[in-house]
Amino acid sequence: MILNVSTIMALDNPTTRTAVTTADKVFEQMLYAIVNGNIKAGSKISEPELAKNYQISRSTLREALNRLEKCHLIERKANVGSRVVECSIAGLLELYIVREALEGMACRQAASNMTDDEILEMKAMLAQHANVKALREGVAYYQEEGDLDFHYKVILGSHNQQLINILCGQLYHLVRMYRCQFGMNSPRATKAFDEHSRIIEAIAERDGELAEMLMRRHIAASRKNIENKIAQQKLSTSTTA
Amino acid sequence: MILNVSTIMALDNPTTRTAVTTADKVFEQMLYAIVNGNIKAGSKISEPELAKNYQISRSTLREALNRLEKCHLIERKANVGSRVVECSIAGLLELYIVREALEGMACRQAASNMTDDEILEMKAMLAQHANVKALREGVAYYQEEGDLDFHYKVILGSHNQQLINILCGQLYHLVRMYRCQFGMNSPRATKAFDEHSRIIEAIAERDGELAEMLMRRHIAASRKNIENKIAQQKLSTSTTA
DNA sequence: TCAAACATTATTGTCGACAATCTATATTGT
DNA sequence: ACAATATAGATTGTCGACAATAATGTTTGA
Repeated sequence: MILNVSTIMALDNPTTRTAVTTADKVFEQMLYAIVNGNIKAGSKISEPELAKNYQISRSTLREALNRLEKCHLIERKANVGSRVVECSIAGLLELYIVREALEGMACRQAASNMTDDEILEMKAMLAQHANVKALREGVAYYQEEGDLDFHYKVILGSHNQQLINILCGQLYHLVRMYRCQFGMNSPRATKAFDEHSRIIEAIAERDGELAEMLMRRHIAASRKNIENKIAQQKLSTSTTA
Repeated sequence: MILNVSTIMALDNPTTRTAVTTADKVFEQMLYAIVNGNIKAGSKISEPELAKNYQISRSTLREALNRLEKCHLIERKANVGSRVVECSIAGLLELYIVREALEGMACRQAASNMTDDEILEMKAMLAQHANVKALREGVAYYQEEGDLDFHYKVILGSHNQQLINILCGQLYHLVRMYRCQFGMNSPRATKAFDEHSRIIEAIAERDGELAEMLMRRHIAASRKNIENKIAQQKLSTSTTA
């Protein structure tokens, strides 16, 4: 399996220390497998079977399952077992609502708390994205990577440990899972780039109120884009049927 | 130990099923102990010692510790051990920032998604708080309970499972811990009551935008109140010293 | 006397086995 | 034939012991 930039980035952040224990390694492997759909969404998890597959004890596997549960990637019921979470449209929209609130606030905090160096770094990153974009116009792949990179930097820039933990430590794995499951290749690539630019501008000008508003609109636009897509799909299927 | 309304409420919500397994029970006991300060903040957790105290195996204890970690009440380092989280002023303010974002959004969603029955229920609850308030003017205790009740109802009213999980399942235990540790007996009791009334009004009128704004101001006011207190304390200590 | 390397101790991570609980099939009675 | 019960199977929760890692104290050398 080839690990692209985003998957590596998602793990190589301050909230995630490098895996030292075997439970950590198994956790990461299962994380990839679930996010990429190798372990299907909604499927039941058999502890004895998986323990055999990874050649570890059930105790160690359960330790890994506990971490997956912390990321909201699996759900456990007492005396029944674990299931991989389902990826429903409703769940996706709920996730966008949470992101709009949290990342909006993170953006406001970033405008206050980011160092000048961090802001310069973000500007450099954006310029690099612009180059990549010019090279591969229309190919959304790199833009997607860039999108995740961008959001990550903003969140870290908030310097709010609670925000960082919730967003980077837990929710973003779910976000990536949804992106893979629904195969979203951002048709908003060019628009998103412009929106990113304006957000960084607001942060650079230390205008927290504006920065929050722009970030919320940025995420809300993505959500509405999805809602429209869904509405169109429903429309087309109902007319063809 | 007497369990007051808020502690019971905090556990008896849709996100927390009744404890069936022994690990669940130990988790709840430790939860109370940490929140109430019986297990001191910042203290190291000895697995063998605690296992002996609760008369359970280390495996079971570790299961309980995993749940505590999910609530951000303890922190684990590989091959080192677990520590109860420290309650710093900075951490408290960070928590308020997160709450402002999430509960604000929950309030907006509640304005859209609450049923008419739920709204009536909230109004009834508020009326009851008004009675209690009249009976015990100046005694902040019941108002505090009412405050938690109120916020809980709003969050559940959002009908957003992600929001409910994060706020009710994880963050609120931390909130309660901070309240106990810093002994906050809400000097804003009467003000808070009026703010609650206006928020419910906005929800009843299905005005999500206003509801979010009011909730954010409500929480931000609490935060600033604390910031002022801290500032005064610093001032007084610096002048007396 | 101090610093560094070593040895010892204690704690955490991992393992395999047993007990308690749930699920599914088969049986029995109406 | 259908429903309810009972039984068999599998799965999860819990336990105690061992291995690996970190922290402590001791010894040795300069």
